[in-house]
Amino acid sequence: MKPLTQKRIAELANVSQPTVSRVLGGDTGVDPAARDRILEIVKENGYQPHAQARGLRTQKSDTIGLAVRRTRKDFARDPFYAELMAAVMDRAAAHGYHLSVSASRSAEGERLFYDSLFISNRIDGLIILESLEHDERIERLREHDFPFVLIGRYDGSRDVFSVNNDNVGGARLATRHLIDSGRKRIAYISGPPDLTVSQDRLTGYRLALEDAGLPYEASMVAVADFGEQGGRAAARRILAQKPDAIVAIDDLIGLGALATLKERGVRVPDDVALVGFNDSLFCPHTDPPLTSVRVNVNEIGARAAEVLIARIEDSELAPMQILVPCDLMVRASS
Amino acid sequence: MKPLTQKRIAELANVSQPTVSRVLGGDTGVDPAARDRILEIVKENGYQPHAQARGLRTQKSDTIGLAVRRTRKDFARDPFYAELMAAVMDRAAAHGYHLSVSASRSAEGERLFYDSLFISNRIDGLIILESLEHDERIERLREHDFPFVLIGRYDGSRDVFSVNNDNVGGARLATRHLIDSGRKRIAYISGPPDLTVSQDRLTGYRLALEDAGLPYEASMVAVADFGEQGGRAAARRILAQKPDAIVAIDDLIGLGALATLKERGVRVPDDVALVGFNDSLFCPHTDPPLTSVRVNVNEIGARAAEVLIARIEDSELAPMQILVPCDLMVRASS
DNA sequence: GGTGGCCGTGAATACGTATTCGCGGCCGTG
DNA sequence: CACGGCCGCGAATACGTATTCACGGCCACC
Repeated sequence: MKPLTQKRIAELANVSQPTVSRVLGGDTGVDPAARDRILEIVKENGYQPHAQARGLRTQKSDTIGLAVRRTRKDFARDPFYAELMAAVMDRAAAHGYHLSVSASRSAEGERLFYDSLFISNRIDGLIILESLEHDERIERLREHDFPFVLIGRYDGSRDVFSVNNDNVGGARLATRHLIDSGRKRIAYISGPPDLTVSQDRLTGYRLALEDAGLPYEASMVAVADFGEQGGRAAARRILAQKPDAIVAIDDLIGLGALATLKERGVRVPDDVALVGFNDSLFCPHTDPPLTSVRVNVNEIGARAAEVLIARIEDSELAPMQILVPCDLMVRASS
Repeated sequence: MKPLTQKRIAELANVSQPTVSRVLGGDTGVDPAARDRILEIVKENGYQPHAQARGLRTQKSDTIGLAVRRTRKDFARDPFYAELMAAVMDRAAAHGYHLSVSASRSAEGERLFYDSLFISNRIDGLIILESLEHDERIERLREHDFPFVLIGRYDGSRDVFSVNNDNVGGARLATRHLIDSGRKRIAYISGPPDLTVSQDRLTGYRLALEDAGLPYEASMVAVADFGEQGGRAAARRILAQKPDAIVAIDDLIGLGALATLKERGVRVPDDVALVGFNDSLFCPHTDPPLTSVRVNVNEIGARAAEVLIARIEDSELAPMQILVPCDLMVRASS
């Protein structure tokens, strides 16, 4: 059983192949009788255009790519990727695009991702997760004027499409929430200061203090290594400043802080309120449940897909940098 | 900057386009001098074949599809999908295939999945997750002799490729483990009896008893609704039989049983040992940590990809039904 | 030295679609 | 009635690759 082609339909309907193409393309200016015959045949036999033939002609693939620069193991472990992918898939489908994914950190995988997708017309555009800071491949994408969107890259260059979590706003939101509930001495546990995430969230903390007319004191900021142990150590140091609230840059760090507070007999939230960041899975199950800033992964993915497709369909579209606001998940710890 | 084509290379190397194609295709029988010139140009300018043009000619896409019949929300929530996808991606990449994914439960999405992927030569084969019992679309795939593999479908038809978790073996493994550690009165909490999963796991339980020469008693089996509440209720009933161990068909049900045991002052594992199924994320964090049967998601995905590709590349390959064995994650509850 | 065979190569073609071009017929107008 | 313009449609072509076919040249063998 060979697939039904326009040529075959044309024979059946006693017209030429271009006429079939015109009817299927919604072109006007075709004899209604012929049009009906064609549509009838199509309906009867279920014609599907040959995607590759069409793509060859139109130089499109109606497919977007999602490239994750991660081990496939990381990919499987972190729910972030699944949620993001689901969102991208959703918006892509809504616009009639397919989704092709590729995760790899190996050199070979990278080559495959780049060569095989980019030039070969397999995809019309690409969403790139967690690219490196100075990435030669991205430079080449730009040189070739190939549509792409970066997610999770913080260098803030203005001539590239990007979608990012609003870390400044998130930390600001958390801090304001504490201020609004009457806290006065709000401490902050930061992460490694060379990371843009750390800097942005710290900025958000400062801005929230400014908003409320509260003083920013460097002594109220502790720097922690990532992980629970880092949180414990930082909390021990910051407790000397007698805070009545703590914002942690990350839930795991917050978890460590929580443990230390409990050890010291500090009541949460009565004596010290605590807020984390990322709304990790364990947050509802800590004791007390940890208030946390939720990254809007779904919207990040959706926006990335939307803007990528917009760029594909309008090559003149100017690059935009999109920030997606966070939500605050208020729980018992604050 | 127009893309480099074989035609262009041919001009640069003073040969004809077919010769370029021969060199790139690894064909022997080309003048070494010409071959070298061509390879030099390719190396210099980075030629990439136009995937659609090649596909049009070869009737291949070097892409496999993964179709999940789930809401995209479910998709994002359940780590199963991400892990499976990672495995499929890995094996696909190893064989030079790309991966195109599509998740949807809506009618429109289904149509897209089917029409747009299947006939249109966008993919060479398809992995289908959790198809319906009698699925017209799958019938059509079969009629058209289109390569596909089912995951998570238990009707056991012998003329279709399928990869499944070995539920019989998993339950047998869990039960044998309890027997080996000296338990004599082993109870079983089952799920809805119309599900094949329930039937298979119950079979595994019975087989393990037989293996050990222990009697199977219907009174030692309780049927539970899924979920923690179901587990609690079933555990209350089964405790009347004075078991010294319980196999639960599912971790959530096991979690419910655990709660009930603790309420009743039954010590776990001293008085009653407990084993769950699925190795859910929370298993290491229950009190005591719950021993559980781990479904080998990674291998299920890998096997599915491998067998699909084998089928794509050998249309004569006879359908196979693959069962992937489970692992037992022994923790303190047993 | 003539003929048969082999080897390297270019010309031609096919894959299925979308689009350009031009032709023939019809209608309307002067 | 003649002519110009428009409309519907088929012929031709392009997209880039892989493959078939046939041809010319060379060598070997009789």
